[in-house]
Amino acid sequence: MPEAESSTRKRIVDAATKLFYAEGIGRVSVDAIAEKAGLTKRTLYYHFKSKDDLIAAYLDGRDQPNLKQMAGWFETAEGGADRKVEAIFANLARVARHPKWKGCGFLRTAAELASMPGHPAVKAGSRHKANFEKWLAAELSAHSIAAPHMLAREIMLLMDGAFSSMLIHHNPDYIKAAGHAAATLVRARLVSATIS
Amino acid sequence: MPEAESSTRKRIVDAATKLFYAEGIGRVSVDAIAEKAGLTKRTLYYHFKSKDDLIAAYLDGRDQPNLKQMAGWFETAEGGADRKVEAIFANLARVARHPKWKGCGFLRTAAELASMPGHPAVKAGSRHKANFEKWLAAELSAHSIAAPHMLAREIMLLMDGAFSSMLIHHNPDYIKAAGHAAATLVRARLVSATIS
DNA sequence: GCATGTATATTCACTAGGCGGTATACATAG
DNA sequence: CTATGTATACCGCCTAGTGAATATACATGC
Repeated sequence: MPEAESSTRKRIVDAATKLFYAEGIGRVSVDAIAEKAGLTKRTLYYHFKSKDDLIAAYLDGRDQPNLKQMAGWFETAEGGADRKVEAIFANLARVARHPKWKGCGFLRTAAELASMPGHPAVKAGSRHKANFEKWLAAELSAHSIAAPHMLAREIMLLMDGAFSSMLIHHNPDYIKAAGHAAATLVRARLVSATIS
Repeated sequence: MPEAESSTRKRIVDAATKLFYAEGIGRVSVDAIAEKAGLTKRTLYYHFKSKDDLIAAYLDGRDQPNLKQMAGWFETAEGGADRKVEAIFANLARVARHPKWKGCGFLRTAAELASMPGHPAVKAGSRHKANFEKWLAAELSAHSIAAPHMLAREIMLLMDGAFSSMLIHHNPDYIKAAGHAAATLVRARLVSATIS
């Protein structure tokens, strides 16, 4: 019954997503995921060949939803590209206040798996960050901003720094500072575009 | 024998430092640390009341050495503050190529312990990052740069972003891009200082 | 229409080993 | 004789992963 995707498989990934993000991959047992999904561990191992596979599926499933959230914040914001970029950080600072917020799942997983650089979950994270950078560069380019790829990378660096600083200090001011710096960088490129 | 600090205790922390940084705190057992230190687990538990205590001791012990390394890179570099800041990133990009490099231990620990925000090791990381920010602001101030605290924070955000991006992409170009952006931000403040 | 075969999907019970932490004993030094 | 430090051996629990049986669905042969 290849009905789009086995609903059992989806239930497992959904349960894994909640637990892995909330607790970290090393602190969540396969038993706990099976229980949360309402089935036995043996069934889980019928759909995934190992825990590592499930970790990778968790991150692969977060790529598009995360990008869509960023894009939504960007598009909804009023004003020029600088205001739109700053809006992403402002929304990030808002949601990061929620007690369930635990940083960027991609970065946290890469940190946990630092001793396994070829792990499929780390690769999934690398792809996601590259997708974000690419999407942002395209948006900046559409707003007639100079050197959009370089600028997109700088903004992404500020954003990952904001994720990390928020996680270690638990203070949204760091995210706002990153947003302010990002907006300044955008305006600087706007100027040079106007000059040329 | 209170000889400065019990050499046994130091041996334990040294072993823990190597293993925690190389593998991540969740992947290292207390047994493994005891074996690496050349003693039994019971002796380890005589000196530390829990694994969590040992994790905190590991990060507390990295604060000053890490700061000294950054300061050394900054002071050794020739040129103005912009070149000195960029030199920190250039050195970071260099050491990050080494296969034993596994990112920033403070950030990785905060990522692993995201579900325990009050953990003493996370607090140790917060203190270290604050110390770095403070040191850098003082250096920038000594170089007659405007708004040194804000700038120091922006540079720290770029640095934490560089740590994270390097960990997920394994490509030092991200660290260099962060260094370039940081140097640009420094030069922008130099200009406004000259104007006023 | 009904038996049979086969692939998918699921459960219960289990293994072998690793985990953080501890009870107890023994050595050594002041 | 007491405090500090170290060792052997152990506990109860949790871990990722598995073997064997079972249930369901659906196609085929007759």
